[in-house]
Amino acid sequence: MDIQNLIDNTFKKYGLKKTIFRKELFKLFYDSLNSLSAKEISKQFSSSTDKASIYRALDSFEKSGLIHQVPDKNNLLRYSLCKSECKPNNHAHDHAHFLCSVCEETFCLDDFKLPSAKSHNGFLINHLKIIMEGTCVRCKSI
Amino acid sequence: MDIQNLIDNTFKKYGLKKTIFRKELFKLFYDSLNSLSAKEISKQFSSSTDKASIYRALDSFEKSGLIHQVPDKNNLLRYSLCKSECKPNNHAHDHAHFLCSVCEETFCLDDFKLPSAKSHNGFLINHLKIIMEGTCVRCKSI
DNA sequence: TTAGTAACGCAAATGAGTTGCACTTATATA
DNA sequence: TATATAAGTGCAACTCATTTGCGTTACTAA
Ligand SMILES: [Mn+2]
Ligand SMILES: [Mn+2]
Ligand SMILES: [Zn+2]
Ligand SMILES: [Zn+2]
Repeated sequence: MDIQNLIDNTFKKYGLKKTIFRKELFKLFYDSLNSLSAKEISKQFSSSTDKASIYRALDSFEKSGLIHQVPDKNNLLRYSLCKSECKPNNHAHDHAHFLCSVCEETFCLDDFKLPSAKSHNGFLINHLKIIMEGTCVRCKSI
Repeated sequence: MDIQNLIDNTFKKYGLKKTIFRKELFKLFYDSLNSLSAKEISKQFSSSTDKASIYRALDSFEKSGLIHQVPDKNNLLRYSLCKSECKPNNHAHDHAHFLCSVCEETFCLDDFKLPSAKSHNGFLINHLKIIMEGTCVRCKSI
């Protein structure tokens, strides 16, 4: 599915209007190898673009299954594009996330297998997250 | 090592003064099965205890290896007592954390084994965290 | 006992994220 | 193509966790 179809299909499906800002925002994620925070997004738009609009757009994108929250060094809200297996209101992520301590970026490691335990010592596990910290490929080879 | 020795040794080692508040705060963690946030701590003390003091105490306790940060549902700062394997400025945690979606508390699962991968697809892994979400033992049996 | 400094209390600041509201614009359909 | 509806926008004000500055207090070590 190419970017235009993805926007058309999903935006229509969820009653999201294809505004200039939201289309640009989606492209930002689409073209970005790593994740984005509200502040980083803000820098990519003119100063008249309000942070409230950014936060609201991120929120609806997430609910629509276009982007998913990823961990951030400083506990900020941070998002990455979802792969096709993600359904709206039902993100089907089973990948680990990697925080690079050099460039401070967050990467989705789409093929890192998560443990599949369903319970442990009486604790019932619904969902499991793995967050790794270290040096990313790019920074390693610099 | 009992609580008095632990306080004496560690506080002395790091030039931490044994003030009434800090001794009480440490006991709070010592007696607590689960984790504590600044707000929860605040409720346990008289209103004259300032939140700045709480945050500063938590910070030095963490630096001294007495407590460690644990994940929180709402991205708040939240801490748990460290077990003896923890060194100051060098927390040696190798356990998973569990967030109960019923009681919203965070638990340390000290014996949940973490994957030991040192690298993945060229990413060098220094440290790995596992955060699980579900229903805790206590809430399950209610 | 006393000097030195960690810790304290209070108040003000910071900064991410949220909310209310009036205005604008995309979309659907007549 | 005109119009109605509802989603999205911009702005300002707000919330709330955490931080910081500063003058005072109280441990600790000598
Ligand atoms: Mn991801
Ligand atoms: Mn723990
Ligand atoms: Zn990097
Ligand atoms: Zn529970």
